[in-house]
Amino acid sequence: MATDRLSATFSAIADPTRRAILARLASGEATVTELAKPFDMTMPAISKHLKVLETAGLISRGRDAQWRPARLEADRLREAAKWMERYRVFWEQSFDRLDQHLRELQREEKRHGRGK
Amino acid sequence: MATDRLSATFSAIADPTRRAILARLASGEATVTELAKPFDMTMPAISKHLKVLETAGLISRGRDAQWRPARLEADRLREAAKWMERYRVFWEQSFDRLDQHLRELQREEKRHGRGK
DNA sequence: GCCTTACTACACTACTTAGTTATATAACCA
DNA sequence: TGGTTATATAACTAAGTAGTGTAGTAAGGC
Repeated sequence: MATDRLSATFSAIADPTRRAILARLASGEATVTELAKPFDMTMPAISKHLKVLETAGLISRGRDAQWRPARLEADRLREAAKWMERYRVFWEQSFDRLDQHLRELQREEKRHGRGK
Repeated sequence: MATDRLSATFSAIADPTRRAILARLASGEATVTELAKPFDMTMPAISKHLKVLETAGLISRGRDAQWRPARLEADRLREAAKWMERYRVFWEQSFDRLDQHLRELQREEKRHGRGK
């Protein structure tokens, strides 16, 4: 595992199971059993995924009798989003180009009329 | 490698070398040799990283004589950023809480005066 | 045609990862 | 105490990843 925080964050959310777990936690705390339910996977597998998320700082764990509820921790996601922000200008640029391209097509359409 | 696009994107940017490559490409096209320069790594290693980025759709490659310039493609980053947006409310929430906490501390300070 | 430059593919190694089953711990419940 | 529920750990396997060195391809310069 890479040692820097950004790498840990991105590699944690690079797994669809873990992203689904985070999505579930977005609507509140959940126990391991609850989190495991939607998946065709054994409990230890889920336990491991939670460990990865916890190590990456994306969740924290509580203790309530024999339950160990997991809670979303958004701070590392904020850092990751901040990294991505630097590239926003590039994808908005592409949108502008696409937009412009579509406008041009429309203009052409108009110029040529429906005579095709 | 996971098969879905989001996983491919996140796992591609989960590596510091690859993130550095993207950062370099943000200031324009570059050849493999140029991209390799800052790293203590052989050319094949860089070539592989570029392959990963290309497969993930984060860059595209051109051809200029014996050079294969790489160019940033931001669309998958946009998708990834869109996924993260769902969690924005959580990290802003934490900020609000911190903010509120600090306000409360200030109020306390005022109430007690500088008699500490 | 031959050398050089730029890059890629191949074969290999060391390490990591995602899952499994089986076992252990921990807390409640009677 | 002994049983049940919830979760974690250990040991293992299969597959993926990041790097290496070596060799191959592709294009321009002479």
